Amino acid sequence: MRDRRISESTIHRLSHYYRALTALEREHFDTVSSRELANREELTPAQVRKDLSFFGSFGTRGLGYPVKELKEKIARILGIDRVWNVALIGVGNIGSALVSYKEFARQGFNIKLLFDSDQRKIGSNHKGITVLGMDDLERQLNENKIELVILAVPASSAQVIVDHVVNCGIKAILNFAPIKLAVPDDVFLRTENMAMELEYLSFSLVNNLPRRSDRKKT
Amino acid sequence: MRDRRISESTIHRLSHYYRALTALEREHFDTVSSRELANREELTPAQVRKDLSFFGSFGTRGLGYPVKELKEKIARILGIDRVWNVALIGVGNIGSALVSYKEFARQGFNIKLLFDSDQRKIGSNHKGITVLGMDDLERQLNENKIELVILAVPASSAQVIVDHVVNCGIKAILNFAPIKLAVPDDVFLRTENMAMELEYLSFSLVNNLPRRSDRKKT
DNA sequence: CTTTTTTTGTGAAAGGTTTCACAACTGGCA
DNA sequence: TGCCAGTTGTGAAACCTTTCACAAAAAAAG
Repeated sequence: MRDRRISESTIHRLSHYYRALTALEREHFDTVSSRELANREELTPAQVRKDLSFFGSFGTRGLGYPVKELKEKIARILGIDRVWNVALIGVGNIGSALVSYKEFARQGFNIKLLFDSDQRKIGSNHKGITVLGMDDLERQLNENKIELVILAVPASSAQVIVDHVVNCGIKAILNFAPIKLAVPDDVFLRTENMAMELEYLSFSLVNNLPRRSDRKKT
Repeated sequence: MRDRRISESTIHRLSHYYRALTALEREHFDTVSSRELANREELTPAQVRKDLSFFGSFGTRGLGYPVKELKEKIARILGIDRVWNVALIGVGNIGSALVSYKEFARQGFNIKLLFDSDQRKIGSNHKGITVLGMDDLERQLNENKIELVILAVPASSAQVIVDHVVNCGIKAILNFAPIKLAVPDDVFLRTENMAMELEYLSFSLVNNLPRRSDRKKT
């Protein structure tokens, strides 16, 4: 209806609402007010209402929002009302931790394939998935209809590998290598830099910032 | 540093500048212009100059910024010109990956202590550090002058543990449990939620968001 | 059925961040 | 020396996000 752009912060807050709604559902709430939702995620009621109103008005005045429907609606908006086929490249320390990260599976991210360039790792098993070699990459990504790639390789090889991945037509990549990767304009890339979060805390301690933030922007 | 508030985004960009400057130093650049710095991190020259001007003016008109000095200055601002004593609680999948994460050590985050509540893990060795039991927590954090805690425990036990940590006087916590933790106002808390990043990618794919600003004319 | 209470949805105001545009300064060169 | 090219530093403008405040709607109470 409108072509107002939805901000990154709004999308991240949807993830928070989804989490809160999951808890509310477990606690057998039928409806929830913007105030309650805001309290649970440390936001303001006005913000909750503004965010949700971007996608239509599914609350009831005087009552609040229906927990189950709202949760489903947000799942649909976020695209997690379905299963995504994910490949994970790099079965080192971080890579093998991510294979076992239950939160991914819980939200429909199904890690189907594992890759590594290390001959000693190829053929080994992680959570029932056999690690494949990088020469199989292109064919396997296509055959298994992979839509999303998680990159957990060393910074030094990340760009080369991401080029391959992009070549296979993958349009979404979550990168854990602490490096700025170049990808075409039509590929979605997010880089998770854990050292940067520690740097933020370090800055906060040193400068004794008068506030605390548990939320991220960019 | 007057009482102008520095935004979270600015601080994160400082981390990016730091990374770019590290590369520039390796490439033997003496000076760098805001334009070059901006290109390397996909920002605008104006933004680079605005960010840096928050902390004083250390560029030279007509020349640019001195690479080495600027890098040192940013390190000082971020508080990474020193070593931080870090404790890591939870030596499961993510925890053990983080112990070996070289980027932490490289930026002065020294993981000194490991904790776990699992009897089978207590006493075991990770990268030369012996895993301690949780009953030792309070004493050990104090004795080892720990300033920063990384939490990599299951969501179900995270709040109880964070309460202990806060009790020990720790003022900065990096949390990997996918849950909203309550801490006093004077404690800095950051929560790293990897599933949320995948959700953002999922949203982008489903809604085919226009990403990446097309910059720039001239 | 009428009144009171609750809570949404949303324009408008406030607040914050990024970009623009240009004066001011520097180094190099003739 | 004077001039040109390059680049910073920074108010002002443009843009974006959050908060405010209240009418409208629905439920609950009497």
